[in-house]
Amino acid sequence: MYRLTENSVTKAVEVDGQQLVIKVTADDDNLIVKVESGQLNDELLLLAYINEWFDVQRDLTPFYQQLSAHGSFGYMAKSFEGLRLMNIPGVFEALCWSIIGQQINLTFAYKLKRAMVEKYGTSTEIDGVKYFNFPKPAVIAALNVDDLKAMQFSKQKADYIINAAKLFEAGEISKSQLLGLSIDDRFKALVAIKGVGIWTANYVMMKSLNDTSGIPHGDVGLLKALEDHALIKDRKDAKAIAGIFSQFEGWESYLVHYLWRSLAVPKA
DNA sequence: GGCCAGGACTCAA
DNA sequence: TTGAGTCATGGC
Repeated sequence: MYRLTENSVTKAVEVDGQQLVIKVTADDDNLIVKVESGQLNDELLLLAYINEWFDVQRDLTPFYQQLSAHGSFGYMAKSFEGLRLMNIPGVFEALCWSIIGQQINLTFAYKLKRAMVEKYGTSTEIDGVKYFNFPKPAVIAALNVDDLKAMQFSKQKADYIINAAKLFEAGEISKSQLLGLSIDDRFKALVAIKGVGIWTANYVMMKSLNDTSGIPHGDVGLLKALEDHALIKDRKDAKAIAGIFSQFEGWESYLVHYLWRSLAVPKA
Protein backbone atom coordinates (compact mmCIF):
# COMPACT_ATOMS: atom_id res chain seq x y z
CA MET A 1 0.00 0.00 0.00
CA TYR A 2 2.97 2.27 0.54
CA ARG A 3 6.09 2.57 -1.52
CA LEU A 4 8.82 4.31 0.37
CA THR A 5 12.12 5.84 -0.56
CA GLU A 6 14.48 7.85 1.59
CA ASN A 7 12.37 10.98 1.27
CA SER A 8 9.12 10.05 -0.37
CA VAL A 9 6.03 7.95 -0.01
CA THR A 10 3.83 6.87 -2.89
CA LYS A 11 0.39 5.52 -2.27
CA ALA A 12 -2.93 4.80 -3.91
CA VAL A 13 -5.71 6.88 -2.41
CA GLU A 14 -9.36 7.43 -3.08
CA VAL A 15 -10.37 11.08 -3.05
CA ASP A 16 -13.80 12.27 -3.98
CA GLY A 17 -14.55 8.86 -5.44
CA GLN A 18 -11.51 9.06 -7.72
CA GLN A 19 -8.71 6.54 -7.67
CA LEU A 20 -5.40 8.34 -7.51
CA VAL A 21 -1.81 7.45 -6.94
CA ILE A 22 0.02 10.25 -5.22
CA LYS A 23 3.63 10.80 -4.33
CA VAL A 24 4.52 12.93 -1.34
CA THR A 25 7.94 14.41 -0.77
CA ALA A 26 9.07 17.29 1.39
CA ASP A 27 11.45 20.19 1.52
CA ASP A 28 12.26 22.06 4.71
CA ASP A 29 8.91 23.76 4.99
CA ASN A 30 6.39 21.99 2.83
CA LEU A 31 4.96 18.72 1.77
CA ILE A 32 4.99 18.41 -2.00
CA VAL A 33 2.26 16.30 -3.49
CA LYS A 34 2.29 14.99 -7.02
CA VAL A 35 -0.51 13.07 -8.67
CA GLU A 36 1.11 10.16 -10.47
CA SER A 37 -2.06 8.60 -11.77
CA GLY A 38 -5.75 9.36 -11.97
CA GLN A 39 -7.92 12.37 -12.51
CA LEU A 40 -8.15 14.93 -9.75
CA ASN A 41 -11.21 17.15 -9.93
CA ASP A 42 -10.82 19.14 -6.78
CA GLU A 43 -7.40 19.92 -5.36
CA LEU A 44 -8.88 21.03 -2.08
CA LEU A 45 -10.16 17.56 -1.39
CA LEU A 46 -6.73 16.10 -1.93
CA LEU A 47 -5.32 18.78 0.32
CA ALA A 48 -7.79 17.78 3.00
CA TYR A 49 -6.76 14.17 2.61
CA ILE A 50 -3.10 15.04 3.00
CA ASN A 51 -3.84 17.18 6.02
CA GLU A 52 -5.63 14.34 7.67
CA TRP A 53 -3.10 11.72 6.71
CA PHE A 54 -0.12 13.57 8.15
CA ASP A 55 -2.02 15.52 10.79
CA VAL A 56 -0.30 18.50 9.25
CA GLN A 57 -2.27 21.36 10.68
CA ARG A 58 -1.98 20.48 14.32
CA ASP A 59 0.28 22.83 16.24
CA LEU A 60 2.56 20.61 18.28
CA THR A 61 4.02 23.44 20.34
CA PRO A 62 1.95 22.72 23.46
CA PHE A 63 2.85 19.05 23.29
CA TYR A 64 6.54 19.82 23.00
CA GLN A 65 6.34 22.18 25.93
CA GLN A 66 4.85 19.47 28.10
CA LEU A 67 7.25 16.88 26.76
CA SER A 68 10.33 19.03 27.31
CA ALA A 69 9.29 19.66 30.88
CA HIS A 70 9.09 15.96 31.62
CA GLY A 71 12.12 14.39 33.27
CA SER A 72 12.08 11.08 31.43
CA PHE A 73 10.46 12.05 28.15
CA GLY A 74 12.16 15.38 27.60
CA TYR A 75 14.66 14.05 25.08
CA MET A 76 11.87 13.01 22.73
CA ALA A 77 10.92 16.59 21.99
CA LYS A 78 14.22 16.93 20.16
CA SER A 79 14.87 13.38 19.07
CA PHE A 80 11.47 12.94 17.47
CA GLU A 81 10.80 16.53 16.55
CA GLY A 82 8.31 16.77 13.74
CA LEU A 83 6.98 13.26 14.16
CA ARG A 84 3.25 13.36 13.68
CA LEU A 85 0.49 10.95 14.40
CA MET A 86 0.11 9.36 11.01
CA ASN A 87 -3.53 8.86 10.29
CA ILE A 88 -5.30 5.98 8.63
CA PRO A 89 -8.05 7.92 6.85
CA GLY A 90 -10.23 4.87 6.20
CA VAL A 91 -11.96 3.77 9.39
CA PHE A 92 -12.68 0.34 7.98
CA GLU A 93 -9.03 -0.09 7.19
CA ALA A 94 -8.02 1.19 10.62
CA LEU A 95 -10.43 -1.19 12.30
CA CYS A 96 -9.27 -4.18 10.27
CA TRP A 97 -5.66 -3.33 10.93
CA SER A 98 -6.19 -3.05 14.65
CA ILE A 99 -8.03 -6.35 14.75
CA ILE A 100 -5.27 -7.98 12.74
CA GLY A 101 -2.72 -6.53 15.13
CA GLN A 102 -4.34 -7.95 18.22
CA GLN A 103 -1.98 -10.14 20.20
CA ILE A 104 0.36 -11.09 17.39
CA ASN A 105 3.77 -9.77 16.56
CA LEU A 106 3.86 -6.91 14.10
CA THR A 107 5.92 -8.74 11.52
CA PHE A 108 3.22 -11.32 11.19
CA ALA A 109 0.49 -8.70 11.38
CA TYR A 110 1.93 -6.86 8.39
CA LYS A 111 2.10 -10.14 6.53
CA LEU A 112 -1.57 -10.80 7.14
CA LYS A 113 -2.63 -7.34 6.07
CA ARG A 114 -0.53 -7.52 2.96
CA ALA A 115 -2.04 -10.85 1.96
CA MET A 116 -5.54 -9.49 2.47
CA VAL A 117 -4.86 -6.33 0.51
CA GLU A 118 -3.19 -8.08 -2.39
CA LYS A 119 -5.96 -10.61 -2.72
CA TYR A 120 -9.04 -8.49 -2.15
CA GLY A 121 -7.97 -4.91 -2.78
CA THR A 122 -8.01 -3.05 -6.06
CA SER A 123 -4.82 -1.71 -7.53
CA THR A 124 -3.32 0.73 -9.99
CA GLU A 125 -0.18 -0.19 -11.82
CA ILE A 126 2.51 2.33 -12.68
CA ASP A 127 5.76 1.27 -14.29
CA GLY A 128 5.18 -2.29 -13.27
CA VAL A 129 4.51 -1.43 -9.64
CA LYS A 130 1.09 -2.07 -8.19
CA TYR A 131 -0.39 0.37 -5.69
CA PHE A 132 -3.17 -1.16 -3.67
CA ASN A 133 -6.30 0.29 -2.18
CA PHE A 134 -7.54 -1.38 0.94
CA PRO A 135 -10.43 -3.77 0.18
CA LYS A 136 -13.93 -2.39 0.31
CA PRO A 137 -16.24 -3.56 3.10
CA ALA A 138 -18.57 -5.05 0.49
CA VAL A 139 -15.84 -7.38 -0.76
CA ILE A 140 -14.83 -8.54 2.70
CA ALA A 141 -18.43 -8.84 3.84
CA ALA A 142 -19.01 -11.41 1.12
CA LEU A 143 -16.20 -13.68 2.29
CA ASN A 144 -16.35 -16.80 4.37
CA VAL A 145 -14.22 -17.34 7.43
CA ASP A 146 -12.34 -20.02 5.52
CA ASP A 147 -11.30 -17.52 2.85
CA LEU A 148 -9.35 -15.56 5.43
CA LYS A 149 -8.20 -18.62 7.34
CA ALA A 150 -6.53 -19.73 4.13
CA MET A 151 -4.36 -16.63 4.51
CA GLN A 152 -3.35 -17.61 8.07
CA PHE A 153 -5.95 -15.49 9.81
CA SER A 154 -7.15 -17.14 12.97
CA LYS A 155 -10.79 -18.13 13.04
CA GLN A 156 -11.64 -15.30 15.44
CA LYS A 157 -9.85 -12.61 13.48
CA ALA A 158 -11.55 -13.78 10.30
CA ASP A 159 -14.89 -13.75 12.04
CA TYR A 160 -14.38 -10.31 13.59
CA ILE A 161 -13.25 -8.74 10.34
CA ILE A 162 -16.04 -10.17 8.22
CA ASN A 163 -18.57 -9.14 10.83
CA ALA A 164 -17.15 -5.61 10.91
CA ALA A 165 -17.24 -5.46 7.12
CA LYS A 166 -20.92 -6.32 7.22
CA LEU A 167 -21.58 -3.48 9.65
CA PHE A 168 -19.86 -1.01 7.34
CA GLU A 169 -21.58 -2.46 4.31
CA ALA A 170 -24.95 -2.15 6.00
CA GLY A 171 -24.20 1.43 6.95
CA GLU A 172 -24.49 0.73 10.65
CA ILE A 173 -20.96 1.99 11.18
CA SER A 174 -19.29 4.71 9.17
CA LYS A 175 -16.73 7.39 9.61
CA SER A 176 -19.22 10.23 9.42
CA GLN A 177 -21.51 8.51 11.86
CA LEU A 178 -18.69 8.01 14.35
CA LEU A 179 -17.45 11.55 13.94
CA GLY A 180 -20.94 12.76 14.74
CA LEU A 181 -20.83 11.15 18.16
CA SER A 182 -19.24 12.42 21.34
CA ILE A 183 -15.92 10.86 22.29
CA ASP A 184 -17.64 8.67 24.86
CA ASP A 185 -20.29 7.48 22.47
CA ARG A 186 -17.71 6.79 19.79
CA PHE A 187 -15.91 4.57 22.19
CA LYS A 188 -19.11 2.77 23.11
CA ALA A 189 -20.09 2.31 19.48
CA LEU A 190 -16.72 0.80 18.67
CA VAL A 191 -16.55 -1.50 21.67
CA ALA A 192 -20.03 -2.77 20.79
CA ILE A 193 -18.53 -4.34 17.68
CA LYS A 194 -17.59 -7.95 18.23
CA GLY A 195 -13.84 -8.32 18.47
CA VAL A 196 -13.31 -4.72 19.45
CA GLY A 197 -12.11 -4.20 23.00
CA ILE A 198 -10.67 -1.22 24.83
CA TRP A 199 -7.36 -1.42 23.06
CA THR A 200 -8.81 -1.61 19.58
CA ALA A 201 -11.38 1.11 20.13
CA ASN A 202 -8.76 3.54 21.35
CA TYR A 203 -6.44 2.60 18.53
CA VAL A 204 -9.08 3.34 15.94
CA MET A 205 -9.99 6.61 17.62
CA MET A 206 -6.43 7.87 17.72
CA LYS A 207 -5.42 6.58 14.32
CA SER A 208 -8.48 7.28 12.26
CA LEU A 209 -10.83 9.69 14.02
CA ASN A 210 -8.34 12.38 14.97
CA ASP A 211 -8.90 11.87 18.65
CA THR A 212 -5.70 12.81 20.46
CA SER A 213 -6.82 11.72 23.91
CA GLY A 214 -7.17 8.00 23.24
CA ILE A 215 -4.86 5.62 25.07
CA PRO A 216 -4.74 1.99 23.96
CA HIS A 217 -4.77 0.69 27.52
CA GLY A 218 -2.98 -2.56 28.07
CA ASP A 219 -0.89 -2.18 24.94
CA VAL A 220 2.23 -4.26 25.45
CA GLY A 221 4.38 -1.86 23.45
CA LEU A 222 3.23 1.07 25.52
CA LEU A 223 3.86 -0.82 28.75
CA LYS A 224 7.29 -1.86 27.61
CA ALA A 225 8.16 1.73 26.75
CA LEU A 226 7.07 2.87 30.19
CA GLU A 227 9.23 0.16 31.73
CA ASP A 228 12.15 1.16 29.55
CA HIS A 229 11.83 4.69 30.87
CA ALA A 230 11.75 3.26 34.40
CA LEU A 231 8.38 4.81 35.08
CA ILE A 232 6.47 1.71 36.08
CA LYS A 233 7.51 -1.52 37.74
CA ASP A 234 4.24 -3.34 37.54
CA ARG A 235 2.38 -3.46 34.24
CA LYS A 236 -0.90 -3.66 36.11
CA ASP A 237 -0.26 -0.48 38.06
CA ALA A 238 -3.06 1.48 36.46
CA LYS A 239 -2.71 4.30 38.93
CA ALA A 240 0.91 4.98 38.01
CA ILE A 241 0.09 4.88 34.31
CA ALA A 242 -2.83 7.23 34.74
CA GLY A 243 -0.54 9.57 36.65
CA ILE A 244 1.90 9.71 33.75
CA PHE A 245 -0.77 10.45 31.19
CA SER A 246 -2.48 13.00 33.39
CA GLN A 247 0.46 15.29 32.66
CA PHE A 248 -0.37 15.17 28.95
CA GLU A 249 -4.04 15.87 28.86
CA GLY A 250 -5.28 16.24 25.31
CA TRP A 251 -2.04 14.81 23.94
CA GLU A 252 -2.29 11.27 25.24
CA SER A 253 -2.32 9.74 21.79
CA TYR A 254 0.71 11.72 20.77
CA LEU A 255 2.55 10.54 23.82
CA VAL A 256 1.63 6.95 22.98
CA HIS A 257 2.81 7.49 19.43
CA TYR A 258 6.13 8.89 20.63
CA LEU A 259 6.55 6.08 23.13
CA TRP A 260 5.97 3.52 20.40
CA ARG A 261 8.55 5.34 18.39
CA SER A 262 10.98 5.12 21.28
CA LEU A 263 10.78 1.34 21.00
CA ALA A 264 12.01 1.45 17.42
CA VAL A 265 15.14 3.50 17.91
CA PRO A 266 18.34 2.87 19.87
CA LYS A 267 18.25 4.14 23.42
CA ALA A 268 19.08 7.78 23.79
C1' DG B 1 10.99 -25.59 22.33
C1' DG B 2 9.12 -22.11 25.03
C1' DC B 3 7.86 -17.55 25.58
C1' DC B 4 5.95 -13.68 23.53
C1' DA B 5 3.35 -10.64 20.44
C1' DG B 6 0.83 -2.88 19.47
C1' DG B 7 -6.01 -8.63 22.78
C1' DA B 8 -10.90 -10.22 23.06
C1' DC B 9 -14.23 -13.35 24.72
C1' DT B 10 -16.57 -16.14 28.16
C1' DC B 11 -17.85 -17.38 32.54
C1' DA B 12 -17.60 -17.53 37.40
C1' DA B 13 -17.50 -15.18 41.82
C1' DT C 1 -16.29 -5.18 38.24
C1' DT C 2 -12.39 -8.29 38.54
C1' DG C 3 -9.78 -12.44 37.55
C1' DA C 4 -8.70 -16.86 35.46
C1' DG C 5 -9.05 -19.67 31.55
C1' DT C 6 -9.32 -20.09 26.53
C1' DC C 7 -8.51 -19.05 21.78
C1' DA C 8 -5.10 -18.73 17.79
C1' DT C 9 -0.93 -18.35 14.85
C1' DG C 10 3.74 -17.19 13.90
C1' DG C 11 8.31 -14.81 15.18
C1' DC C 12 12.46 -15.24 17.45
